[in-house]
Amino acid sequence: MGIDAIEVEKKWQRRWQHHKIYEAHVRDDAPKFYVNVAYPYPSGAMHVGHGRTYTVPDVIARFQRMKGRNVLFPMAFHVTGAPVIGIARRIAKNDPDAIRLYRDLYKVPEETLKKFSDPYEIVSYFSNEYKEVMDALGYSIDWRRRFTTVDQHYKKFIEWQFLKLRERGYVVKGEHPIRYCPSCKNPVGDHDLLAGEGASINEFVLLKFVLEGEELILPTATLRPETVFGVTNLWINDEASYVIAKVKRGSGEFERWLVSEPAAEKLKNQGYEVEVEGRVGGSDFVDRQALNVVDGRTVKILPASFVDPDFATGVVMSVPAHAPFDFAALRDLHRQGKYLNVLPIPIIEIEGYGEIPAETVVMRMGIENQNDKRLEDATTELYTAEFNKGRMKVDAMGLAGVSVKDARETVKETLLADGKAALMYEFSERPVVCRCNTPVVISVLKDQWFLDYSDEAWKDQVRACLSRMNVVPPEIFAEFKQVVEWLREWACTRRIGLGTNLPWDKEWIIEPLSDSTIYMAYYTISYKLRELRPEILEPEVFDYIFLGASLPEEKRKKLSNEELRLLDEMRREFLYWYPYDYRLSARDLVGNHLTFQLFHHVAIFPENLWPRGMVVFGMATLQGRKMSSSKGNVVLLKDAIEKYGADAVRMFLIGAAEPWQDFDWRDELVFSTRRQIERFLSFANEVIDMECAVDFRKSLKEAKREIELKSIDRWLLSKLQRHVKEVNEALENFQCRRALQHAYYEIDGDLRWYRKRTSIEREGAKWILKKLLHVWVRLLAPFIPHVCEEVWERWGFSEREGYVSLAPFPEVDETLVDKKAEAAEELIEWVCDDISEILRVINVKPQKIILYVTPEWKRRAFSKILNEVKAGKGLREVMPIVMRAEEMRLRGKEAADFVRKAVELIKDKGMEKKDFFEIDEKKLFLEEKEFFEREFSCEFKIYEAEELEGLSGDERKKLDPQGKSKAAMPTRPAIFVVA
RNA sequence: GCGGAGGUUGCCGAGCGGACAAAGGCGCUGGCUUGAGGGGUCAGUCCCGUAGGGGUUCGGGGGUUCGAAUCCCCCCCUCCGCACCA
Repeated sequence: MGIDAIEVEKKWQRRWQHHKIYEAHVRDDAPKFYVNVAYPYPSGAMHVGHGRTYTVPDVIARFQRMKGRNVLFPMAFHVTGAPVIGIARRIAKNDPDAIRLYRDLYKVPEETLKKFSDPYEIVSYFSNEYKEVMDALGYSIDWRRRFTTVDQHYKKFIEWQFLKLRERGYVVKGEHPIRYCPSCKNPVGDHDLLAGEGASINEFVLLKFVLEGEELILPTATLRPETVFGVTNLWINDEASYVIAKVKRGSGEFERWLVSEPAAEKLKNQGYEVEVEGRVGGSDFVDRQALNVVDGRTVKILPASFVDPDFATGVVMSVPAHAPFDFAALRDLHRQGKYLNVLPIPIIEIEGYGEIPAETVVMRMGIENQNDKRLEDATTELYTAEFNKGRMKVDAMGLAGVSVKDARETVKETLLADGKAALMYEFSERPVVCRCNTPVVISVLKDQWFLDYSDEAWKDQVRACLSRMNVVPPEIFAEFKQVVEWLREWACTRRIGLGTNLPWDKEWIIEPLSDSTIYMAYYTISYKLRELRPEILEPEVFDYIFLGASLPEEKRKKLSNEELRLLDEMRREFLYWYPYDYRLSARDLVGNHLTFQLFHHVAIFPENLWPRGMVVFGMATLQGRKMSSSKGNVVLLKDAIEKYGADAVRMFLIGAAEPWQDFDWRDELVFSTRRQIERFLSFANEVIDMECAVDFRKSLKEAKREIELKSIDRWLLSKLQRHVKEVNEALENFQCRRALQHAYYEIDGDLRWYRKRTSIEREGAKWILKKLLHVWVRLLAPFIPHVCEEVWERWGFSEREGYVSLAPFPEVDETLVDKKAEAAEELIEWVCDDISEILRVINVKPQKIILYVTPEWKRRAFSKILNEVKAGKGLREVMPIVMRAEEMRLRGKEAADFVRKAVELIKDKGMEKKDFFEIDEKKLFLEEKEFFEREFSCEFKIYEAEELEGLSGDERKKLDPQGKSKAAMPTRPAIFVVA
């Protein structure tokens, strides 16, 4: 094929398209099969990692189609979201990285690139490229259903979806802290960061201590509000500057707060109204008293250098019994002889940490003072330990004996409700810097809309749905369950990005993961929906199509008969295809998309339309390194196709690993895959050109009357049936690699053995090979459809029977299964192996090889032994049973040795686990004498051990000079090599 | 930290309680094939062995079992999620 490969592939793609064979129509004469895969975000070129994601469903779709199912395999493009806007902006600014990526790697023509300052141009260009590449790979997609997520019709559908969710009470309003770049005026995701990618946002509780004698609140920030009962003093950095500010939150009253300067700024970002009154020094407050509003005690404000004014509020409450930092700082003061009357107040009990846990940890670690770096570790250790195992020792709020975990929640909620506390957010680590080099802040979005995935009733439905689904691979099931438990409120609206506006609050755009949850339903109607004007697509229209609600009379009046007819058709089509059978997506989407879509399905559709199955993909690496477009470490699919041809790319992608496993793209392996395809093609051509008088479609029985068929012939067909069975089973379970292993490599291996064993010039062999090829080409069609169509055509089937892509997939033909032929073949193989090993060890060129077939008495004993072993008996039990026989006892030790060896042999070859066939070994070896002689290039003699027994010593010596015949076993002749 | 997956012979990667020195591929070695612009084919590729045998292996350590790469426990290491992002 070589150079012509691409042309051949193009030819078939054109023909498939011309005959529209992949367009899926509602049909009542065949069971439907609906497989779909997460649609791509076309912001760049397709690489081979994407290739696998879409090749797997294509192989499955092709297989199911050949199995006679009516298959729907659609595709669309996800263009909602913000990334493409950033890309457009960077290209507009001539950002060198962006230009390099798009011009040099993705090879976007200069003219087109100029238009890329418009994000729509980018997605439109790459959606077209995606389609071209998918076509070039021969995907059997019904392209009529293609859409993008910013089409007017689709937006109407999304509006409907959100109105439904809101009706069900799943869309709620709230506040949400996000990372925000003040310079870009945008929320920033992980990939937008220069530093601080691992930083998470921690929620601090601000406890409102009140400065004695003044209406001034000291908001101490803590992650551990439950320790407020153990406060002995407050800390303030006496060298830092603070501000006094009027602070207000929402509809509350203004309060006067003392916070560090940076903190005032942060509070502003986080939705507080802040009016700074004036600056003060931290030292101004040292030694003053503050009221703990929780327990009414008054504590002193002390100076501490570890207090970072740039972290949280810059005011800290001190719990020396449970906070290593506080303990160390207090100890520093004590060492100076100061504040000796301030002593730790333990309020949490925890085994193994003594009366004052912070002291225990600080002493054990040998921490020197409050600036000791190891205090971080000490804190982590103690916080974790107390959180997991600690119990409260205070009586207030009914906390006595309550776990720290629960107490924290209680205290926080109670104090927030009483107005004695407030919330503030801080990064878990710093610095966090935007790609534009500006420090990132935390911003609290008000009036943010959330999907309330924490709703228990909703979760219950998802759990129910999940428990009935086929999840591939099954191991991933646990992960899904976990995700359902984890999921909380999901902020489902954005300020920027492409997408659909929230129908009842147009300021917001629906977030891209949220608008991609039930579009699998949309595929079923997309091509018909397009015939309607978008403006008539009000919610009741979708209620009608998807939920079967009746159409309100006034709406009905506004529609033409044609439009009403279309609505009916869509309703019918939706019900025909839904629920979908399988959805495929990448593993990293388990934590969001794949689970979200379950939530949305159960929220909107009735139970009988809930998803039935999911398949989760592994990732792709390139020569062992993670594939990444931005790092240039990718192989573009279009390049790969050009280089190796679509079939080779497909076959490699499928054979490299099972779908859910990670796979590695390696050029040399793809190349060798191409050679394998060529080998298949030349074999096919060879077989097609063979002249055989007997029609290969005749049954074995019929054929036997006309041509001679050997055991090896029946063996080949029998093995083929096993592979057919494997392929069918594997593909039903998405084990594409296993399927290909049998569909190609195992059959190929059998053919090698077959060619070695027999001449294919024989009439019987030709018949057998034609019969095999007729199955083989169909078995391979889902994997390498182009080559298979080519073979099918060359053989003349295309004209008579149409495309191989639509031919019936091979099923097991039980009449061709011949276990005895398989057993005989196995025996021959063992003999060859044994001879080879002997030859290798003694390293001589053989003149003659003699095989001694086991004597009758061994054969009789062997089948008895085999039965006993099959019944689970061990040597100890078998021995007496077998030795009971007269002929055995007469032979004494020789017989006993034989029993022992036989048991070993049986276990060694696993004979007790399969059907065993007694084979007339002498007859078999005589038949195959020529083969042995050819194989080992020397003369072969075959004797039955019994023949020797009657002979005189001399004659016997002649035939068996070394007495090897004694070693003969059933299934294992003794061998003597004459050098 | 939490949760998930995994560590197999030079490499990739099967196997997941007996047929395992362990499929297949790649790489390497050798034979055959006049075969040339990443060639075809056969064989070998843990160690020892002049007779089909034996020895040591499947991240480390311990255990269960007649028997473990496969089951259990502990440890070490790697990868992937943890959200506002496709």
